[in-house]
Amino acid sequence: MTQPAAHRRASIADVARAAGVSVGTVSNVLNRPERVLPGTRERVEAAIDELSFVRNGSARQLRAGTITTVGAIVLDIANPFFTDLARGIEERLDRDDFTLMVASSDDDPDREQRYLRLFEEHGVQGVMVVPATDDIEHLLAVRRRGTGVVLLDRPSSDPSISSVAVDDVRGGELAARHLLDEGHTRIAFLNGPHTIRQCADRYEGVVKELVTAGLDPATALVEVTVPSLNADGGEAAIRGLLERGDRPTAVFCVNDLVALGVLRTLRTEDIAVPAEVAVVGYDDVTFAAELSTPLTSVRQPTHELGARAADLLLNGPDATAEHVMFQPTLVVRASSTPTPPK
Amino acid sequence: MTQPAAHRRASIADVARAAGVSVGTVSNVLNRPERVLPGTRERVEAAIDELSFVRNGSARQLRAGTITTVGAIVLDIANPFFTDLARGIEERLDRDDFTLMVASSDDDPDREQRYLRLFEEHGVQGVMVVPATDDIEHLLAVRRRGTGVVLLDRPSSDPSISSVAVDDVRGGELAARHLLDEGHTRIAFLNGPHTIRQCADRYEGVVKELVTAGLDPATALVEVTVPSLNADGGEAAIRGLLERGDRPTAVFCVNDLVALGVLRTLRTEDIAVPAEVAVVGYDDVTFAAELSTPLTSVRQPTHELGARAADLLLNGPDATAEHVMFQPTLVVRASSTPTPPK
DNA sequence: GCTACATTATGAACCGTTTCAGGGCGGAGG
DNA sequence: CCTCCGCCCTGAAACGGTTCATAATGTAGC
Repeated sequence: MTQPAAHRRASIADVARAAGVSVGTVSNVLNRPERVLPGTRERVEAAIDELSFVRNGSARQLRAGTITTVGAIVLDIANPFFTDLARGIEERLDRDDFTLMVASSDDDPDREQRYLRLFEEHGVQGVMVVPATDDIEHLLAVRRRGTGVVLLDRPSSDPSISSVAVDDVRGGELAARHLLDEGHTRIAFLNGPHTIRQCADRYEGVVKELVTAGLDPATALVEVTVPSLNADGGEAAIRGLLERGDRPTAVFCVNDLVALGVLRTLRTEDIAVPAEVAVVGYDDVTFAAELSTPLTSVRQPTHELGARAADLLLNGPDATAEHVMFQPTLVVRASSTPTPPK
Repeated sequence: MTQPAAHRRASIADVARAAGVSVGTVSNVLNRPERVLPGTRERVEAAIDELSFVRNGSARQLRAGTITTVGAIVLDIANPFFTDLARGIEERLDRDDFTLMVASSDDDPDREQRYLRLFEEHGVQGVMVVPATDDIEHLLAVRRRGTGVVLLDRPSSDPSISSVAVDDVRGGELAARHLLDEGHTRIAFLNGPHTIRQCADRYEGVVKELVTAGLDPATALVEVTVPSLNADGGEAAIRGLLERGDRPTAVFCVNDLVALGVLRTLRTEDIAVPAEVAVVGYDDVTFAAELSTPLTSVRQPTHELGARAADLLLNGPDATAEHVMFQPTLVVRASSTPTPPK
């Protein structure tokens, strides 16, 4: 076994030497085998095996310029909504033999930047981002430099950047409308920071609907910012609310994970749902219907969202930007009404 | 604005020209700013902004040889177990300023290979893999070529590859033991393909425990292979079982997503859980305790699993391989016993 | 004024591919 | 026998950074 020194990977030149051919020929075996005489090809292939040669992707890409990879940056990879989204993206990408790399920004603009840079420096075809802040200047910059950008789950405020979103104002309205219909006049909204557009929009929808119903948001609505957009965050928020003694009769949660934490806590505290407190979630994740109290939730076409985003990205950077907006629907279950539809 | 042609990104040479310095100086500004006179540095930085220059990661890496990124390949990114794992990895990685890229193999060995190659070609520091097959020859090859490899959620059959796993045989035993204790003598196991080691191990554990109890696995156990390891797969499998008319009194599911599908179906079919059919899941995902029938499940220390794996990988490729084995525990809830512990 | 040394900037070599103009050679056609 | 053509292969340029030996300049010490 004439392995090259353990610390250095074999290069195309090593292979060429071992096979007694030129580097150009090795490259041809790798990329256009039909142009190489079968005998030569076999010698080269033998050398490749012998040296366990692996192409250096960096060099390859440096020369070629581009790769068939796209990146996605989501807020929280542990949230089923975002992973469903990723699945939608992957499936579309597969059709064109593209690969997807997923990273999680954790609502942190710095992390978002870091991953964005990483993706851009490595020359991905494009990147899909659920932005952690309202400011998308940095994304515009990436776009200007020639990397495709699609905003995920968030309408674009800039015409040059494509976006695929669900109408979050409408989602807020649907939830609020439903709770008002059920007779609630004091609603808590366990929301994320307004720097996240989706949170701001849903809030806007809720307020809008309250006003339409003739209520004063200042008294009818209590907004609580959850420390983290997951079950533990939901638990912390609802506990804070209960301790303050001003228990609302309805809680609207910015996502189903938060709602899960709320349901868990209410059960521990022996507070009946929906009799004492009604709960509405957002995203309608897989398990929403199967919870101890089936959860009313705003459903988004998650899969289509991802697929459509991938579609736009693959259309190439020269295609005119498109802004796709899906509509959410409300799925009513037992957590918000004593008489759930069957 | 003297932008370079729209189709070509600015290179270090462009920046050098614009700033009236040499390429070496630009590189120094980028990497060792303290060695450059402030005045010069500012000129270079101005040129960088002006041309909106972004380093070419491929070129950088080609020269440097390595990057602070690690890859992870899991079976299903939509499964909370794997995303929790990813979170554990990320947190550990963050401490050393490494970044993580996640890809989903979908139980498909070809996809696993593809992503593995992608990661290797791009010179990641290492890669953590939940292998889709029992054969890990291809991983050994990667390891030999100098890229770190850690087996995730799966004990290593090779001493040279580190692994971090949970004792799946024991997990199977725990579940079976519990069901036997509850008086069941006819158990269905909705399992994944045995090519996935975890599935084979859990099966082994179940069989072992049945034998210990003096039962004949051939009659006491019905193994059903689910078409996909998620809720829909669980639904399909349980429906097949019900249609065949030989309803078992207990169902053990290879993961909680499958169990979710089973619970959903049983509820639709008005079959009482656990009275008519007991259900046990695996992974103890966040929502397991909050389901309409709280789910008994085998719990794994998911987070630690990921963190420990990252740990091993960061120890460098020269560290001797370690094989970490965690123990699972059984969390008993209402889905498997008429008298759940409170 | 001269040497010694520190500070800063230079430019060429190098990393490992892909690509492409061109060379050698054998066979077909005249 | 000569020319032309195709086929296979070669070798060098190019991609865009980093690094390093070296040059240029300024400063201190004697």
